[in-house]
Amino acid sequence: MINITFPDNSVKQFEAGVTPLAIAESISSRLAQDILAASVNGQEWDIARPIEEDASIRLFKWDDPEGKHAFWHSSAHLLAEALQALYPGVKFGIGPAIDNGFYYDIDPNGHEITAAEFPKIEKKMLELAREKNAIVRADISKADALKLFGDRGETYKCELISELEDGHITTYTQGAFTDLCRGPHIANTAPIKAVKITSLAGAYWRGDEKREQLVRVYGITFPKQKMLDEYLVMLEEAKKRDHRKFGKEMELFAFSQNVGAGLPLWLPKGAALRDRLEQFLRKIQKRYGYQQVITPHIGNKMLYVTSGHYAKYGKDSFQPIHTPEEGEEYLLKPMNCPHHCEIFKAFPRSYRELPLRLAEFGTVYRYEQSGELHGLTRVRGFTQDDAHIFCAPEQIKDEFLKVMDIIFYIFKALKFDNFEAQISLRDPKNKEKYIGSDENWHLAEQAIIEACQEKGLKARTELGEAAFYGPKLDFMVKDALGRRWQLGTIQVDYNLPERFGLEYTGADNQKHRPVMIHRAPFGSMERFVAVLLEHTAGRFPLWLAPDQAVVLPISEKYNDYAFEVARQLNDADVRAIVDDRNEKIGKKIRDNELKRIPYLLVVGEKEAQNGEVSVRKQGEGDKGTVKIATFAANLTEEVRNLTNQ
RNA sequence: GCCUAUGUAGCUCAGGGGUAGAGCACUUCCUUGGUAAGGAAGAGGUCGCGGGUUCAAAUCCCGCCAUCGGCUCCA
Repeated sequence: MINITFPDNSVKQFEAGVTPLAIAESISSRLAQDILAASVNGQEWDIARPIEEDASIRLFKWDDPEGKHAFWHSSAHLLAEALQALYPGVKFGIGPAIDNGFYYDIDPNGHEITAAEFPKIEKKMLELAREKNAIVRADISKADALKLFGDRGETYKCELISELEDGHITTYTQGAFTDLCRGPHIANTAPIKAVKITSLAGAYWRGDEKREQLVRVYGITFPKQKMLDEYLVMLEEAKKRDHRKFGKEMELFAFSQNVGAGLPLWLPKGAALRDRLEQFLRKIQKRYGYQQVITPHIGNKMLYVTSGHYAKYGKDSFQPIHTPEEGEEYLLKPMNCPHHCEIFKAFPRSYRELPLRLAEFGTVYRYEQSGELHGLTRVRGFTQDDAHIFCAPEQIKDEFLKVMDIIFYIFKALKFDNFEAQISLRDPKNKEKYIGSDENWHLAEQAIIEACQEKGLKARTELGEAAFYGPKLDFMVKDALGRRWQLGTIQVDYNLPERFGLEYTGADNQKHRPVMIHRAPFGSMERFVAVLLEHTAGRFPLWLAPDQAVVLPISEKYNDYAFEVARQLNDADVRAIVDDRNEKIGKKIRDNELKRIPYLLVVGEKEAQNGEVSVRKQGEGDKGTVKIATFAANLTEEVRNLTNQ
């Protein structure tokens, strides 16, 4: 007999060799039906795999991420089984579960697989699932594995096996399909009731662009058809929240082939929106002791040779601008830091000036690969809400904490309440990718980790995600659909002060090297606006909305009054427009509700006589009638409450 | 940069070797209205760009550009 410990610390005895499935059955047959995966002593475990010794156990159902993961991982195997049946000779790469489903990378080996084939593949998968084949785990020696997959011409699998340690290789088989796999899997294919192949994409073998490109088949499965239907509806909703759609509809930004790919054009309403965001940030930064600076859009090539950026990115960037002067070259600035370093160097600096915080809404240009461009979130010309803090090493943590305060303030004002933080450290196994000394890297990494601890910020730590010049702390915001976007960033840099030979005179009358902190709470104006649009589904908070109110005259007879209302509101700093189209009031309300204008002000005979407006709040309906000045005052108050919390 | 797909009116999209289509938006007229679509008429396109095949190309072929979804990258 062995002792099995449950998550509530209760202990039950079972025969050695008992499976998680049998344990679930001993609790209830319903639970046995629902469980998809298990963990045994913290290790992922198939529900049909025997447990031989005392263990603590957890059972996972669909609602647990581990349960979905096993379900989708098994679905990937089912997809492979279907592909093998439909397209004999295809070779398999890897096929993992992902956040929303699974994929399998395949070498089609001459077969043409297109989106038109999806229904055929789905049908085959369901057909195979209905065979209810058990998914069987087997331990296999390295030699046997190489032979098994070698005989089938599975060159990619053989490559994977050759890198594995003998004695730790397992396969999983269902029906006619055997895959090299660590598991865990669901017990059999029966629970897979609804299947959707979602897309095809090219993907490099092992993520290496120098190697073969395989076809990646994406799919998702569910235990119930209804869940798939709901998922597809959710996808449609996601499309409706696309910031590119809002950009057009709300006349915020546009792109032109004639200007160039990835070079956004900010339209009047978009530019005004951006300006409001800048003013908002300027105001907080002033409070935190920042000073605004302005630097040119280009800089001498030598500036970037000094910073090290030219050596690392020069080849793949916009190429230097030449002048009539022989050998003179300028670069479009890819970042603002070198310019700010030169501002630091413009005077001899004293420790009394530190921390020196230089802020700039700095427009930079980076030649992003053509395939990477995406709406406003990935562009080739963008404006960072940049600042560089020059400080003494002992001031780092304190400055770091202050920047975090600014970021939290912004997120709160914009109701980004479920953000995540990520500490990006360098990959200790790949040090040549980074510039700077070991000692400096260690100091900088410690400063970030300690600052997060002090703020009680739960941050995920990722090795190998650091910038080449220093570690960083990034903030990701999830939109309503759970997609993750990186916005704010704080980065410690010991490297540029070194390269630029920055120094200040300390209290000891000796020269000292300052430390630099790069930070951008929005990240960039472009990406921030994009994420804000998707986060709010185009319904900006009142203080940001391009038009805060629209006046709707009941008929053309009241157009004059409507324009008078708008004039008075604009005089009171309320952004108001008039819809004077010759349409019925119902039509005007519908159209302006769809334009997401926060307040609709209906005016007719009654209002015109009394100097009033009938207020209708977007999405909430009629709010009654008030004097024009009262409406303006209420709105101003509402804005104040939103931005000064 | 690589793989897949797409590009037709301001927007959403249909069509397809022989005179360019719809709905919404827009303009004008009728209507002058009270909280989510009143009616009629009109205007609007070198079918992404450049080559080729053809008596004839928006349609077929080739190249380029842009864009969707991925991969890789992301100072």
